Amino acid sequence: MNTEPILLNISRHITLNSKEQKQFMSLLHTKKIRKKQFLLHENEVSRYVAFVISGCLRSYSIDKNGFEHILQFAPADWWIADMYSLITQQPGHLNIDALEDSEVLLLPKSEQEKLFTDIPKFERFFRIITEKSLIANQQRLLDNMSLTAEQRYKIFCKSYPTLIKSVAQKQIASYIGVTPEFLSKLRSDYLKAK
Amino acid sequence: MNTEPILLNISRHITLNSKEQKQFMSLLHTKKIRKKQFLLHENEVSRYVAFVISGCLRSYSIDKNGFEHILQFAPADWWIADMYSLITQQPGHLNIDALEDSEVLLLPKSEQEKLFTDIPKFERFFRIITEKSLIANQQRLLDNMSLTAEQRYKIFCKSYPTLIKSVAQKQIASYIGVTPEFLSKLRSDYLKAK
DNA sequence: CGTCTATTTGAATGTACTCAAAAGCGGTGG
DNA sequence: CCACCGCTTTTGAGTACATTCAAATAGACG
Repeated sequence: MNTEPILLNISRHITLNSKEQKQFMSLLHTKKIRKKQFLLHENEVSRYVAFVISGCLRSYSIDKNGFEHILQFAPADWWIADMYSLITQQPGHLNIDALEDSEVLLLPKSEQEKLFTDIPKFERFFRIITEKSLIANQQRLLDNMSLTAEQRYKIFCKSYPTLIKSVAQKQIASYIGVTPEFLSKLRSDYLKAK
Repeated sequence: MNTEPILLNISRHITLNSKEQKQFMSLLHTKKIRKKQFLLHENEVSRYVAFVISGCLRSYSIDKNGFEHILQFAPADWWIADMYSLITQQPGHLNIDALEDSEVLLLPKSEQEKLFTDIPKFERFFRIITEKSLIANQQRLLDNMSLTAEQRYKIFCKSYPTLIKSVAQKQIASYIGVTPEFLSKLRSDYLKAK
C-alpha cells in the first residue's frame, strides 16, 4: 500500500522533517475494508481516526424508523471518524462502512494525543482540519434549512462531481436529506426541463 | 466590566499561569453592543472572535427570499464568530447581532495567530472548542434530517432551557428551521395534548 | 441466467409553508 | 399613566414540497 498520500495531505497545512514523518508513519495501522464491511458500529467506542488511501467510506446514523442519514462521504485523501465517540470515548451513534473496497490508515486516539504533545505541529494540523470540517458542516446545515431538495442536489453535483459518478443515487439521497424516490423524480424533472 | 469569566471559560480546557493570563487579557478589546446592533455584517471580512460576557448574540444568514436562518445563539460564556470569514479572510455570509444589550470581549485574529505560536496551549484550547462545535453541529444536522419539527423543538427546549425563556419564539423557529407560524401551531397542539 | 438491490413511476397522504387577519405584548412619548 | 405604534404570536384556509406505499423496470453481481 502506498502510504505517501497521507504525508502529502498533512503537508498542505504543516511542514514535517523526515524524522517527524517517520515517527508519525510508525504510529499508523493499515487496514483493508471490503465493500459493506464496517470500520465502526454504532454503540461502539471509537478508538481511531481514519485516513482513506483508496476506495470510499461513509459515516451515517440510523433513525428510529430504520432510515439511514449520511453525515459524511470519505473518498481517497479524506479523514473520517465519529468525532463524538472519539473525543468523549463514549459509545457513539454513527456507523462507518465502506461503499467499495477500500484501504485506510488508522491513527489510534492514544497516539494522536501523544503527537499533540510531542509535536505541537500536529495539534495545529488537526485544529485546521477540524475548523474546515466545521465550516463545511455549518454551510450544509444552513443549506438544509434554506434550500429545496433540488437546489441541494445541484450543489452536491457541483461540489462532489466525482462522487456523483461513483456513489449510488440512494446514498446521495441519504446525504442531501431526501428519499431515494424523490431524488429520482427530481432528476427526471430536471432532465425533461432541458 | 468583569472580564474574569473568560479566564474561567478557558480554564475548563487548559491551565494558564498568571503571566499567561495577563498576556492574554492584554490582547482583548471590550465592546458593548446594544440590542439589534451588529458585530458583523454579511459581506464583511471578520477580524475578531468574540466571547460573550453578558447578554445574547446570534449568527444567521439571510436567504434569497429574505428569510433569516440562525446558525448559533451565543448567551453569556459562549464564543461566536463567522468561522468561514475569520479563517479564510474572505467576505462571509453571516450576520452577527445582539438580541439584547450585551458585552463582549474581542480577540483579533492576528493576535490569536500569535497566541497559537507563543503559547501552544491556546492552539489546544481552540482545537478543543472547535471539536465541540463540530460535534454539536453534526448532531444538529442529523436531527434536521431525521426528526420532525416538533421533535426538534422538544430537543431545543431540553438543551437550552434558559434560551427558551429569554429569546423570542420567532428566533427559536428560525434556529430549528421552521416558520414562526408553524412553531406557534406546534406549541398550541402540544399544550392541548396535555 | 437468476437473484438481489437500485431506480423509476404513480397515486394518495402528510408535514410544513404561504398568505391573511386578528389578538397580544412591549416600549415610547405625550 | 395612558395611548398608540410596531412587532410578535396566534389562528385559519388553502397550497406545496416531499413522503409513503406499491408495483414495474432496470442493473449489478455471483
